[in-house]
Amino acid sequence: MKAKIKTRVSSPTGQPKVPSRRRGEIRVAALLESAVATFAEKGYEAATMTEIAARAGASIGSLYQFFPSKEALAAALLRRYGEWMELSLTELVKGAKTLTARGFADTLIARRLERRPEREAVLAVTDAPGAAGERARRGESIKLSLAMALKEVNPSLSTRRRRAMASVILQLLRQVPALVEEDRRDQLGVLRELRELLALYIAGAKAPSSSGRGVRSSSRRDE
Amino acid sequence: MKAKIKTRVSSPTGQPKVPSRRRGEIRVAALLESAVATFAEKGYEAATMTEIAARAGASIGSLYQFFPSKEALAAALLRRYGEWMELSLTELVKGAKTLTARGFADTLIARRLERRPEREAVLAVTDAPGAAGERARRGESIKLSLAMALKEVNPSLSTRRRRAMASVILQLLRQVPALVEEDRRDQLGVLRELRELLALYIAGAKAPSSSGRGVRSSSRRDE
Amino acid sequence: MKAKIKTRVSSPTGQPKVPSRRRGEIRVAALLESAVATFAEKGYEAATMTEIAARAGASIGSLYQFFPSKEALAAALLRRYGEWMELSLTELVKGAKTLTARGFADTLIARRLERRPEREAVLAVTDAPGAAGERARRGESIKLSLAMALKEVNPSLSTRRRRAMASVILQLLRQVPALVEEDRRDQLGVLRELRELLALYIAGAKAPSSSGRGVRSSSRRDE
Amino acid sequence: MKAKIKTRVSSPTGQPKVPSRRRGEIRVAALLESAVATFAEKGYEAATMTEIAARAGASIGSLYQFFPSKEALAAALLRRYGEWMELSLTELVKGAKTLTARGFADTLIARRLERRPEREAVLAVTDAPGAAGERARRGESIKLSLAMALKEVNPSLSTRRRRAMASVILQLLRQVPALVEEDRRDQLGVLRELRELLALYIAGAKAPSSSGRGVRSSSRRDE
DNA sequence: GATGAATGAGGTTTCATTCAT
DNA sequence: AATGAATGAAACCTCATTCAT
Repeated sequence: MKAKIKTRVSSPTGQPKVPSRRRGEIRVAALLESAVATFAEKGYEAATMTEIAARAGASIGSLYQFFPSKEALAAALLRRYGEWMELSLTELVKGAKTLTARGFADTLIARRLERRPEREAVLAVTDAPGAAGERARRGESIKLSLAMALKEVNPSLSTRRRRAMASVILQLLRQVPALVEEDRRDQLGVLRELRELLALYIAGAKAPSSSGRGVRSSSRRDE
Repeated sequence: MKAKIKTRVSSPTGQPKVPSRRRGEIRVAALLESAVATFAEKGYEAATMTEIAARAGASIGSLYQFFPSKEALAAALLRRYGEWMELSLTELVKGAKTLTARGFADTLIARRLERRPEREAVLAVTDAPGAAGERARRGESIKLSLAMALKEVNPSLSTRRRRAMASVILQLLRQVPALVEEDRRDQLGVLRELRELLALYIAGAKAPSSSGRGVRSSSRRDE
Repeated sequence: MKAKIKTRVSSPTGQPKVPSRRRGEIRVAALLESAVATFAEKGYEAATMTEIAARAGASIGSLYQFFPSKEALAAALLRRYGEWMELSLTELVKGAKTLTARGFADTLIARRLERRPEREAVLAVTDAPGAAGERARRGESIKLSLAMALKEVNPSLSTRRRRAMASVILQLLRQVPALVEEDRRDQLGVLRELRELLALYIAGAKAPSSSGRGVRSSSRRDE
Repeated sequence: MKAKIKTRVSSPTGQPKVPSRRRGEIRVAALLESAVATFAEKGYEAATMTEIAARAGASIGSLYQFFPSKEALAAALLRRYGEWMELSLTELVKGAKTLTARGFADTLIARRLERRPEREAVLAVTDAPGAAGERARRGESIKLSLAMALKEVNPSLSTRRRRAMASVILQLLRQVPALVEEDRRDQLGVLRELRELLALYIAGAKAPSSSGRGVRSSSRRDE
C-alpha cells in the first residue's frame, strides 16, 4: 500500500476554482464579500473560515470548494483589490498632465479612502502567510504606474528618482486611512495636513527650478 | 479555550510581577529578549509562549511566573519600547530650537531606524487583542511630546495644527522602516526621499511667512 | 509582520518527546498500549487520535505532547516492535548452530506468533505515510541478522544466497499470523504445513550437496 | 458524516448498475481503470472519489451513477480480479497432471506477477470496510481450485491436507510481488529462491510414498 | 521558584455522498 | 445521463493556560 502523497496540484497558495455555473458565481461573490467583512473586523488570524462561510450563508464545504485554503482566500482578496487599484492609477496617469500638484495629491488621497471595508480587509490580510508574494508583485506594478504618472507631472525627473518618490508616496498613502480613522478628535485637521504634505512633496518635485513658488503655494494661508 | 473563560486572576492590564531579586531580573530580561525575537520573526499570533520560553532557556511555567498572559507580555514590550521612544523624543524637544528643519527631520528618521528587532516586535504585537489600549495611551503622550517639539520649531502654529502635524509625522515615521527595508533596490534613494519629504513638511511649517528660503534649501534642483 | 514559518524542528516524522518525569513515563506507556490496541482493531487510517487518547485515559493534548503526529506515533510503534524482533533474532543467531533445521524453523515461527496485539498493530500501521522509512531501515538490519543465522546453519552458502533466503524467509514469516488466524477451520493443520514448509526450505539449503535427498526428506508420513 | 447515516438506496452489496448501452460500458471501463490506478497509487483511504472520477474524465456525479459508493467500487475491482484469478487457476488445474512440481510452482508465481497495477489496487483495497466479505468468498473458491489442482498433482493427499497446503501456498503467493519488488538489490536471486521454495514444497508433497529417506533430516529427534 | 505534564476548545481542512439544473 | 455545487460530520493538530511535584 503506497503512502499518501500530498498532491499539491496548484501553486503554493492554491488557485481558487472559477465557478462554471451561475449558482457558483453568486456563491463566490457572497463568499468574497463575507471574507472582506470578516477579515476587516477581526484581522486575518482571528477570522475563522467557519464564520466567513456562515456569514455568506454557505456551508464550510462550499467555501473550500472555491477557495482551497484560508491563504488562497486572502490572496484572492488581495488580487481583487490590487487590480482595482491598478486600474484606478492607470486612469490617474492619463489625467496627470492636466492636474496641479494639489489636484494630483487630492485625487490620490481620495482614491485611497474609497472602498473602506475592502481596504481594511487587505490591510488585515497582509500578515497572511504567503500574502507577501501577491503583495510584492502587485505593489511593483502599482509603483510603476505611479512613477509613470510622476513623469507626466514632471518629465525632467530621473527614472530613479521617480521610482523612489513613488515608493514614498505609496507608503504614505497606505497610511492615510489609519491616520484619518485613528484620530477621531480632529479628523479634518489631519486630513488637511496630509493633503498639504503630499501636495508639497509633489509640488517640490514639479517645479524645482521655479524659484520655490511651487512650494509657497502650499503655505496654508491661501488655502 | 478554557483559559479564555477562566476569570482573570491578574490585574486587567496584566502588569508583570516585578522581580525582587537579581536572578529574577536576569530571567525577565532574557524572556523579554526572547519575546522580541520571536514576535518579530513570527508575528504575534504565530509566536507561541512555549517557544518564547524555550528561547530564553526557561520553562513555560517560568514565563507565566513573570508574565501572566501573552497579552501582558506584549504589553510589556510595548511599554518598554514606548518609554524609550518617549525619552528619545523628550531629548529631541530640548534641542529642537537649535535644529534646522532638515536636522530635525533627520534626527526623527534616524531614531526611528534604531532598535530594529524591538521595533519589528512592536509592529507585530500591534494586532494583539489588548494592545490597542497601551498603544493609544503611549501614542498620545508621544504625540504630545512631538507637538511640543514643533512648538519649539515654530511657536506661531496653533495647538490644533501642531497636534495634527504631529499625527501625520508620527504616522509617516511609523512607515519608515518598512519603506527602507522593503525596497532593496534603491534603499538609499528612498531614504533620501523620505528625509526630503519630512524636511520639506517641517520647513513649510517652520517658516510659512518667510520668503520661502527654508524651503528652497531642500529643493532638489541640483540633483 | 512576518508570515508564519512552519518550523519543522525535527525529522520529517517528528521525533516523540521523551518524558522527563515519572508521570510522563507512565503516560507514554499507556498511550503506546492504547495505540497498539486501536491500530490493531481499526487499522491505521480508521483509528483516530482522539480514540487513542481516550483509551489511554488521556486528553488529546497529552497524546500530542509526546507524539507530535499520528505518523510519529505509528513510527514509535514500529520502532519498538522492530527493536524487540531484532533482539529476538540476535538471540536466535547465537543458538543457531545447535539447532536442526526444524528446530530453527519452529523457533522462528513461534517468535513470530508472539505479541499478538503489537504485531497486528505493526501490520496495520504499515500503510502510514512515512512508515516506509522506519520499516525499511529496520527490515534491513533484521535481514542481516537472519542471514547471519543462516551462515551458522550452513557456512557454505554464498553471501548472496543467504541474503535472498533471508528475504524469502522473512516475508514468509510475515504472513504466518495472517495465515494461522485467518483459517479458523484448520488452524493446526495450517500451522503444521507452515513449519513443514519452512523446515524443508532451510533443510534443503543445509545439505544442498547431498544428492538432493534433502528434498525428498520432507515426506510427512513419519511425522 | 451525513452519508453514513442515510439509508442505503442500493443493494447491500452495492452492485454497480449494469450499463445498458455502449457509451455506458466505455465509461464504466474508464472508471474502473482510473480506480485501479488511483487505489494502487494512493491506497484505499487516501484515494478520493473525486480524483478517480477526474482521472477517468468523468464528473463525480457520473461515477456515482455507476458505482453507488466507494465500497461498491472497491468490491467491483476485487470481483474482477478474483474472477480472472479463478479462471487462471481453473486452467492450471486442467494441466496440473502433466506438470512437474517445478513447472507447477513456476506457473503459479508467473501468474501472480501478472497484471501489476490491478494487483496493487486489490492489495490496497483490502482495508476497505466491506472488502472482507467479497475477499473471503472469492478466497474460498480460489482455495478450492488450488486444492483441486493439488489433487491432480498427488491424489493420495487427504482433503484436509490439500486445503491446508492450498492456504499456505496462496498466502505465499500473495507475498510474491512485495518480495520481488521490495528487494531491488537482488530481484533475480529472490525470485529464484521463491521458485525453489515453492517447488520444494510441492515436490515434497508429490512423492510422499518414496521410501521417506530424506525425512530424517527434518525430524526433531536429533534436536 | 522552577518545571513540564495536562487540558480541551476550537481552528483548518477533507471527502463521501446528494441533488438541482 | 451528465454535471458540479452543496453539505457537514469528523479528522488532525495547536496552544494558552493551569497546576501538581
